Amino acid sequence: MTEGGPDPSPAGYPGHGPRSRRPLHEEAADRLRDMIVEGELAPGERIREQAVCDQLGLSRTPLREAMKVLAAEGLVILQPNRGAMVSDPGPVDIADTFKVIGALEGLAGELACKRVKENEIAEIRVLHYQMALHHTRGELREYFRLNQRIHETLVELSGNNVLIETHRQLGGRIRRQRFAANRSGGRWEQAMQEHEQMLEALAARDGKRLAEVLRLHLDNKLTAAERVDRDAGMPLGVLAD
Amino acid sequence: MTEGGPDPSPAGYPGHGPRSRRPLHEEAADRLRDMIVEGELAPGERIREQAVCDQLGLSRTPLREAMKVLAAEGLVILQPNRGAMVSDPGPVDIADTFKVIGALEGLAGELACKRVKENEIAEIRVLHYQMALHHTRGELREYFRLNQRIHETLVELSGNNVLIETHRQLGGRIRRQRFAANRSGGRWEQAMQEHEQMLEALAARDGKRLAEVLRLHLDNKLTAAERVDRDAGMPLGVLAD
DNA sequence: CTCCCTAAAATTGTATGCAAAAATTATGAA
DNA sequence: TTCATAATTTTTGCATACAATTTTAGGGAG
Repeated sequence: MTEGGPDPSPAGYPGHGPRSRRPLHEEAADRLRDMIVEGELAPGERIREQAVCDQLGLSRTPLREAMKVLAAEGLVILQPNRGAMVSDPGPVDIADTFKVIGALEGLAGELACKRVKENEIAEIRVLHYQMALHHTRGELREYFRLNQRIHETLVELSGNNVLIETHRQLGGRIRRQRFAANRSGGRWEQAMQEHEQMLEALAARDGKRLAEVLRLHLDNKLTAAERVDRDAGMPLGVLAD
Repeated sequence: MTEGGPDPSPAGYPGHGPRSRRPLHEEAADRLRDMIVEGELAPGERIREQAVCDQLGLSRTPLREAMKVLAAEGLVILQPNRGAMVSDPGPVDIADTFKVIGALEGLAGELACKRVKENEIAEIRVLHYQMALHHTRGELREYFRLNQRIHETLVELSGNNVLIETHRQLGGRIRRQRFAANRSGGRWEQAMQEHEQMLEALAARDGKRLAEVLRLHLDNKLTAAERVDRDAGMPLGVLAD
């Protein structure tokens, strides 16, 4: 076992050469998540094991194991004897997911206010103003990235690992819609205001208020997305946070 | 492929005989869940694949796939090159889980009140009075079973599948503690009162109130368990709902 | 007795093979 | 041309084999 040797190919290596410490099924799961989120594997699409194995350069066993992981996360649906299919959540599933994420972020807001430190509030503030700067410049993609980061950081501030993990997984289910359509639904101004309110509540360590704003914020995001869907016949996925 | 023939052994069959429609990895995952919940596989215990395969009568491949499912649910922890270990949540993990379940049940309560029908309220009422009867008789095990059923039914009444699924998975993480210690922590009377309040709020379709009671109920359950833990040096798991 | 080292045994991660099921293509009849 | 059926190909689920890693057991030294 060569300890210091460079790993020539982390995700795929010929025969039985040196292996990285991380199991292949985890690598495969990560790769597949990316492929799903970035649309390389489309909603409803059948995932053909051998094709993906060829692409990723690994055998079917770790890939099948990775599929079980992704199925547990709700990103793929396993159909016995037919293989896996990229899940294609309809409006109801997406709405359900938003509702649950709203409740989780509400709880995160409460817990965060009980334990947040000044430097952590400052960190959120920096993210917030970076996001606002992108807003003034009309840079939606960067705005969006910072926006996501703020939500994630708020949940992390809860200090509740089960909450962080659950939020991460559920977030993964709707990440595809967010990524695929970086387009404003006409809600950008309202979202900015809501984020202002979030920052104020956090700075004041007003847990109840922050929870309320977060839940409302998620509800409004869903409502706006549903409206865009209805008005434009577009798939529910055009979101502005 | 014999269509009508009886399946001689659903979970295990010799060679490549007829097979049931349900994949083996799912059967294996169910069996393992039971083994973990019922203590046959103890917290912290290493799960030796071949031993379990011998016991369940199947090969390692579906078992490994089942392990990935259980790891995603948090019931086992995968350690590269060392295999899987039954997860052993400490007091912090358990508390975190209760917190999140409380938020989920709170949301379920709100959603349920928006859509519940009279016959569904009647169903909960039946469960409630059955539970109360067991309470008067001091039959903790039966009381406990009905109690769980009420919580599950309330979440189902939300009509939110993501919520139902998330609640089910998180519930599975602490089910072991509940099952392992059917013992009152001195909270039985209080729990009964809280359940009365739940039923009243549901019957009145007072979503806010029901959410409040449910969250408080989960908090009180956790607090009581923590107190028992501290007072008696017992593991956090002695719960009365 | 304890600790360390070595060898053997056990276990794990992955690749491959095989049977069954599903999907696709080809053929024949109306 | 369309439709149904048969044949062929592809894909999936699972078992098994093999290499790598970890664990266990035994012996020797202090």
